[in-house]
Amino acid sequence: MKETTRQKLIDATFEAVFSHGYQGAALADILKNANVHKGSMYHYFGSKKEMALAAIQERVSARNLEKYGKILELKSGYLEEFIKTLKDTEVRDFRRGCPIANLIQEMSNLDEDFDHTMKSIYEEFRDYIQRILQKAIDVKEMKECDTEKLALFIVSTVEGAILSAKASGDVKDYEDTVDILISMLWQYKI
Amino acid sequence: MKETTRQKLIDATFEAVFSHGYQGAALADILKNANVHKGSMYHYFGSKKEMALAAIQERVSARNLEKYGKILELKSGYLEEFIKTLKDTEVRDFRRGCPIANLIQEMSNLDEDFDHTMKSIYEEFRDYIQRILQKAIDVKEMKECDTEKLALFIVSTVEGAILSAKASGDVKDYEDTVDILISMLWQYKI
DNA sequence: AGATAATTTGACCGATTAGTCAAGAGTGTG
DNA sequence: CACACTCTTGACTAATCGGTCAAATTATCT
Repeated sequence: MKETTRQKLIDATFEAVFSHGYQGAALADILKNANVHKGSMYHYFGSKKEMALAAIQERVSARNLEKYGKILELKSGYLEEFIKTLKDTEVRDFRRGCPIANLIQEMSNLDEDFDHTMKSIYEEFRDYIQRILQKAIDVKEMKECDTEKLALFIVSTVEGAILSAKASGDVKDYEDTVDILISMLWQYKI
Repeated sequence: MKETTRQKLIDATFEAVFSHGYQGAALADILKNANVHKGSMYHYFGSKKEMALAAIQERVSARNLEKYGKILELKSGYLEEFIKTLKDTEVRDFRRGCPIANLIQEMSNLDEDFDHTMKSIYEEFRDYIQRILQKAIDVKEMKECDTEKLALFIVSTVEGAILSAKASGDVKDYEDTVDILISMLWQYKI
């Protein structure tokens, strides 16, 4: 039962921050949703910020591992599998956008701790993709290329695609953007 | 002198919202920076929201017109000139990111008025680029293509590139991303 | 069981939030 | 000069913010 309270807080915090941003996420609201009292929360976390950073860190890392870690464990078909995840719109919430991008936009220029945390998360994301590309090259499924720059380009475009879909309210904008990106990636296919 | 107070408010509001987000922008702070008293502000605007929307609307439209409107007035060299603006990192503030993207991320899923306003601004941005591409095609500087989708792709990638640079704190990430985008655009060059 | 530690409860705090309002100053017109 | 209108001043409000804390409860260990 010890982990339950903390986990309820982590989950409620992630949801609130994802929906309203860090500054817009009210502590009272998080506590109400988590069904945890204020003093209890301050037993587990030193501050709202500390809790929010933990929530983002833990939730995103878990998801990245689940999503991209699995691809890295494959023996072949890296590129196809990666492209499949790009096309998968089911797991995304285009109304709220990307939790990482949202927080970078909101907090990176305001708070050093957020800046540092989000930087490392964004790097992790980029690194996963670079390693997938390198694997594809290693097994001769893909032409040699500058994987670092290509990974950066992919991350940028995907984040931009999510933004476009959020702006227009139309998932098709994500799909159209990603389709062009994919057709570009196909040129590297062997 | 009548316009001065309003304009001081618009400018201070834009700066504050660009720096701290809409929710994070304190009215007291804006008023202090604009050197305007609270009651005076409520003479010009009905609310903080109304003022913020006006600030974004007016400032961004003015900038878009200055930046892309000029290109549309050219007789030739549309693509080259557009690519030149993509490469121009001087006018951008990578620490704060893109004011439009920031507000979309923060507010589109929270407030209908913001959603509506930001949607129309984002569309305006996209439309400028599409018209530039179409001009380039009209004067045979560029191959025929789906300008609507290409414009979407460009906007997405550029916004993503700005985000990447903000995340890493390194302008080079913007440059590298845009370089790949440009090399892609060059394939359309005649 | 009894002592000790971990956890929960909820009232309370000062600071800050956007917004209100009545009174006064400034300006232009008859 | 006087009336009317626009604009400015700054004190005030009610609500909400994140954070504190001491007492009560529950769990753990000897």
